[in-house]
Amino acid sequence: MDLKKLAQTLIPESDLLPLEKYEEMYPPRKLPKGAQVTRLAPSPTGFIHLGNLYSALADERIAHTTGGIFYLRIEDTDEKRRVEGAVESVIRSLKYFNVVFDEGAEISSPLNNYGPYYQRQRAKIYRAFAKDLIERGLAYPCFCTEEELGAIREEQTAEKLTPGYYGRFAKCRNLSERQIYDNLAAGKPFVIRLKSMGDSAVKYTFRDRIKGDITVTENDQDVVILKSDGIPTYHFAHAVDDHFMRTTLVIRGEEWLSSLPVHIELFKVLGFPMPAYGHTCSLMKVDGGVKRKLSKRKDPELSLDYYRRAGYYPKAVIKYLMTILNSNFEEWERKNPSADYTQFKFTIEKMGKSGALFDLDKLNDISKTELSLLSPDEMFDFLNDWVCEFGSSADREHFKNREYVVRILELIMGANSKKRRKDIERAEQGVRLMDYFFDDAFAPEYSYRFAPSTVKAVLSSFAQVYDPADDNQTWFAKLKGVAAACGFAAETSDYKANPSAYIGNMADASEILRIAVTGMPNSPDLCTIMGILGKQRSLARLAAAAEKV
RNA sequence: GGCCUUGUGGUCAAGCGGUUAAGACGGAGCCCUCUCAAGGCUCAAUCCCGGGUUCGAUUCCCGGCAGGGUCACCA
Repeated sequence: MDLKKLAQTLIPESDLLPLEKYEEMYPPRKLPKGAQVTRLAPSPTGFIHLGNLYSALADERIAHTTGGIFYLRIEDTDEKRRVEGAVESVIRSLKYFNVVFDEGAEISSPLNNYGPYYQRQRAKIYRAFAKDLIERGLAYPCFCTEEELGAIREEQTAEKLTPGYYGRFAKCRNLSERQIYDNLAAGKPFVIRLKSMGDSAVKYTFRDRIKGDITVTENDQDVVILKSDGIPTYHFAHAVDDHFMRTTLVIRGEEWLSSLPVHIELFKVLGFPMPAYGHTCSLMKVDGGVKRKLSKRKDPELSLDYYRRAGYYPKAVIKYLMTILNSNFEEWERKNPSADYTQFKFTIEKMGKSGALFDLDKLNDISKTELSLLSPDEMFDFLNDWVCEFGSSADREHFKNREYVVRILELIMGANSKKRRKDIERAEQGVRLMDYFFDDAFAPEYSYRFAPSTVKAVLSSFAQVYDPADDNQTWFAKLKGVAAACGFAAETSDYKANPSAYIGNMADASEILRIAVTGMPNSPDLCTIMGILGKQRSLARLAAAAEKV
């Protein structure tokens, strides 16, 4: 068979470059020793979730701690999946979490010498290499229809054989020259398949940088490398791109492990050296009592936008991810409390081998701690950003008074006391925590544990003695006086010694006042709250509460 | 189902032939305290099962079992 002619018929373009040209166009990168080139290669659906951030962070950390490059390549070979604005959305989402690219699609950088970074724009490169494989007898056209493929599959299932296009099932592999040209003349659509030389009985060990030594079986599948629209499949594009973009370390999900043999064979027939691989375990979640991997379709609540909307502090999300990515991160952090996470020596070898369950409690804890470290002014900026994007118009109105909000934050965060409070977990919840400081958002549902007459007595008596100029101790002493007059024990020891002699202790008396002022049984320091509200509004709330008892 | 892979408290996990089997989150309790938050202290809770190898296995080997992944002209 005249393979040269066949290749020319199948891939007739005249503007394909000679193969060596591509080596010249995309020379090996000049990087310091040990530098790793990693990449994120999403399909442009625009939807990225925590699991994507997780592996993107690993890529980014490894590239940037080794002095390498982290780039973005868009795998848009499947037209059906394309979503408008997806690429920008990916970049924006990741940037919010401080994961930034050095190079790639829609990234303006002088480093963009290995593009184009959209696979559809690289069609000629793939086709040039596919053509070469056909000429060398390592690839061939296949005219099988979906139905024929289905029939093969059924037969294989019935005989309990490995499904797929291989060996005696690879009908088109042995088509005569005549049959091929007849099919072509008849206008039958075709794909290009790899003519696999592998033997599925052969097994060997492959070193994965995360999983360690794994057993792989030689590929014997005649996989499709060029689809009927002339665009490559993932497998073929992966080999060509990661070679010419000079990727040194491919970090990808473990769902790719099973197609690794295909990739190994592809690199071999193309004559490309293989990059190192690290297959990450997926983030899991429990769903209906079953553990399963995070999915785009089923878990919209794990979308990165969800976390932005809920107002999670980006650094907290990153730190949480760091703790599961490299479990020694937390320990390192405790030893270096003032160091930034970027100073941590991230190592791929430390990455876990089994999938971690997503732990919201842990994220919340880290988030609270991170947030408690901010100054009230920084906290204001963080909350304000959230309010501007996701808050109500009332929230935005409240946040126009920066000075007032910062005073509230000083209290809520405990900025002026020796111990920081950790009340704010994320922006959305933090903003709601401050509602009672604004009259238009203050909608209390009073619920007291004491008789109306007692409540009224405490409230009105305290209103008479309240002076905003009092310091905390004086304020509390006055409350004690009022409480004692109403039948409460002014001293806890007295109450404990003889509980039946009193209607309650100071905690109970304070609660009456607290509910009246904040609408809630729990709050930070009441004296300060009243100070922030001011005398007039404080007294108005006491009066309103006494009224409604 | 075949193939690959994983299996230490509820969760994330150190440890990798001899340990009182770290730590963190969560849970329980105590202290502090005007409540809450924070903080301090204490407690409960783990080596999937069965065989080997060995003086000795959580650690090594084999077999089960359980979980996960994958078997497309999707990535």
